[in-house]
Amino acid sequence: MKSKVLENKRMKQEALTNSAFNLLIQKDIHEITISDIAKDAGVAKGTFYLYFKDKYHICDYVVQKESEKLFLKAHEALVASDIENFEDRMVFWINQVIMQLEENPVILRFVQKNFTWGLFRVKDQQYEIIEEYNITKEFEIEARKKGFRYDNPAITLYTLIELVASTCYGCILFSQPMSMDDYRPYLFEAIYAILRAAKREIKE
Amino acid sequence: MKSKVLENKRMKQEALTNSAFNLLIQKDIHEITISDIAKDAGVAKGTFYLYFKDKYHICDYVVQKESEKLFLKAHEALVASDIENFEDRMVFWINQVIMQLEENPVILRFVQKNFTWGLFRVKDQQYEIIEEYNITKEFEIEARKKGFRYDNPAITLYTLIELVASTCYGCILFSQPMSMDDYRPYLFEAIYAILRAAKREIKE
Amino acid sequence: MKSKVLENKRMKQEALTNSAFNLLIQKDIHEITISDIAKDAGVAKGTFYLYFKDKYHICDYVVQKESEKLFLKAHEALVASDIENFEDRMVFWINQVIMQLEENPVILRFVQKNFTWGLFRVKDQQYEIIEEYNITKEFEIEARKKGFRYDNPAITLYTLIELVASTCYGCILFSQPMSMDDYRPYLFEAIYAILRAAKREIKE
Amino acid sequence: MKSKVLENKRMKQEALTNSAFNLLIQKDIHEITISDIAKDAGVAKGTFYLYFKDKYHICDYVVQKESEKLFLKAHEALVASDIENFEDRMVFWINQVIMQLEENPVILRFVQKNFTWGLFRVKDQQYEIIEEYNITKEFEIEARKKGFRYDNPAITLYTLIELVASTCYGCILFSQPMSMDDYRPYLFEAIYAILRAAKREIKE
DNA sequence: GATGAATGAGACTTCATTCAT
DNA sequence: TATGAATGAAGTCTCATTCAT
Repeated sequence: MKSKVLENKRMKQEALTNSAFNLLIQKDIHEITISDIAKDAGVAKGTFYLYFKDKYHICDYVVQKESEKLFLKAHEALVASDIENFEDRMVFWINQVIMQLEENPVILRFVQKNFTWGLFRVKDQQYEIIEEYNITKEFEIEARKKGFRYDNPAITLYTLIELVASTCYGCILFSQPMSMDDYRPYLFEAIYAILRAAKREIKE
Repeated sequence: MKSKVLENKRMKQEALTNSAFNLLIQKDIHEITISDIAKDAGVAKGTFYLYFKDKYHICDYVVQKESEKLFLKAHEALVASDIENFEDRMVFWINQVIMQLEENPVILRFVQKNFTWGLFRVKDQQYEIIEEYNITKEFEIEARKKGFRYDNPAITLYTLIELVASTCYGCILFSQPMSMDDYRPYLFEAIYAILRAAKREIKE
Repeated sequence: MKSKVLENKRMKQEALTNSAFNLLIQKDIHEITISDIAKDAGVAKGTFYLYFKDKYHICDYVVQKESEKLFLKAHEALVASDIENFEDRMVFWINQVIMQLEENPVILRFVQKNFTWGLFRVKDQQYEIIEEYNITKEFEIEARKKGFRYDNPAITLYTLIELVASTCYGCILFSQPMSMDDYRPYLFEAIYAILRAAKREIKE
Repeated sequence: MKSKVLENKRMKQEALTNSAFNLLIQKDIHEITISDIAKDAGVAKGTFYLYFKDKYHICDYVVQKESEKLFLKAHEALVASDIENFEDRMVFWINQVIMQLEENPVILRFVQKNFTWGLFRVKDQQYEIIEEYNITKEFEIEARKKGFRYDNPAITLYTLIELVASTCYGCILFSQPMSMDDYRPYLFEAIYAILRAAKREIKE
């Protein structure tokens, strides 16, 4: 039957992806060989090429998947929460992200600059926010209720994510220039400030 | 005479450093070989090893030097300016950094996460701001004059730099998710917001 | 079928081994490169590393194999002979070894100090004579028949082999300080003397 | 004055020789670089070439010198001793050599096959015993006194030296196949046997 | 589809030797 | 004479990629 073959293929691919993830957690992509990945996945070297063009291909794939997973979890936590105030919701959401990074700091090691990739999606050569866990919708809704609007919420979100990812990298991974716990209050203060600054009164 | 030899040595080292810089501008360190650097510098491969342990060594050196140069230039521009308001001064300074990065976007390629290294210096296993072009002093002075103080200016500076470096990376290098010109107003708005949020009234 | 692949692998390994042997015959291991061996074997450089860790590995392998071959041949000749007297048997056996070395003096070049390795085998960090062509058994049997015993025959054998190998090296390879033919009578005289001295009467 | 310059040259050469010796004690010649030798001797690399053609040149020189020293010492000890019996004298002398090798086993590491070079000297493409510490003279004298003669004493000496050097190499350096202390009685027994076998009655 | 042996380009590195000072 | 910076040939070894089975 066909489905058995397809299932087998899917499993091979997943095994390769998992192996790539595990290895990326331990070392830089340039220290990882295709041999390593294949061996860890329990398949032959040649098999790798049936699924991925090269190691950069599989790594991009892994990064994308892991970031998405992370943002999805944060989104779910937000949905489950009953925080009312929008700015608090946003900070709660960001904190979910930070907490996941703290728990699993290894993601930071290879997500690096590409962190926002998990939140945005390339379409027509332009980034576009992934709808499923789009927090920017809340900007609009929240704003409207209170007689405000947010000026370009996607950009504000981008600003926040870059700030968080960038500072987490040093604070969580290396405690440099300070630990995440030490830095968190300052980070949150900055986030609140950015959010407030993006608010515009609706002129009528 | 000895000086001729020494002069020659200095020139070789400089040639190597320049070549490394030029190559790092064009491609990732992992695509650069020591052969490339040596050839570009017009010296024999073996000569490279008289000056640097390996390519990571020379790259660290280059990154450190270039970042310092960049911050120094920004500092000099600030000194030469006659902007009065502190927040405007800070934004002017940051803009100087951004402009240099725009002019020479290649720095971003290899400075990456280590950008702040040019501004901070490791001492006793702790980062410490380099005095020569320390803008945080201004926080204190400005604040005092106006009956304010800034809560931990070094941390605020860190926040700002990370935000700038992180967003510039995508906007300048890849125009992703938008061009620097498009993003700049939003960035500055965020910067002003962060600065203002860090202000504290002095209680008497 | 698998066997074709395996057969091919065996052939590659043999080709490498033969090439290493042929080259070791001509020059010192330090003048031989892995490139040389691979080229001579008609395989790619990388293939070498599929079979051997480095050139010392393949050389050890060759030395071990060649010494074993040599002693095996000597043993077979002894078995085929009908010499009665034990001391004559021993000398016959040694002469077989010498004759092989004369025919193929190149073995001496790289067997050097490690000649006895072909006769002894490391077990539990101790040398132990290889059973298949163990001539020391004859010491015991011969002795018993005549009312004698040999004091520690393995050590006597060791003494003899070292003497033979050591002197053959100069006499055969360089005719220094004299040719093997000139030296042989003296060598045999010494061998007989050593054998006789190791004899002990069994006290009753 | 000239002598000062000459003295200086001699010192440089000696420094180089000593360094080569010290290094050869620690590692194989192929692991030693001319840089190592020059640095250890406290001279510039280029200076090395003013005194020796290459590292093999200096090593041959060192080996020759050290072996000669060793045999000279053994000879002096023999002269100072009052042992009467010739065979005992010979064994005493050999033991002197062994003892020196035990004390300074490193000599064995690089003397290897070339040990007898210290005892013999090439002349007209033939080895010839070095007169100064020629123990073979004693063969003749001793023999004559007792109504014997030794059949070609130089060859017997050669046999003995090769046997000793060869077995010491394994026993002293690696305690393989046994320690020198364990082996010594067997070695001496063999030596006595060889000596006795070389004795010939003078027929009249 | 899956395999893994084979490839060989090319990276890194060392070091004997030269030569300007 | 003495130096040591510079050289570059030559060696070791890795690894992405191919391809016969």
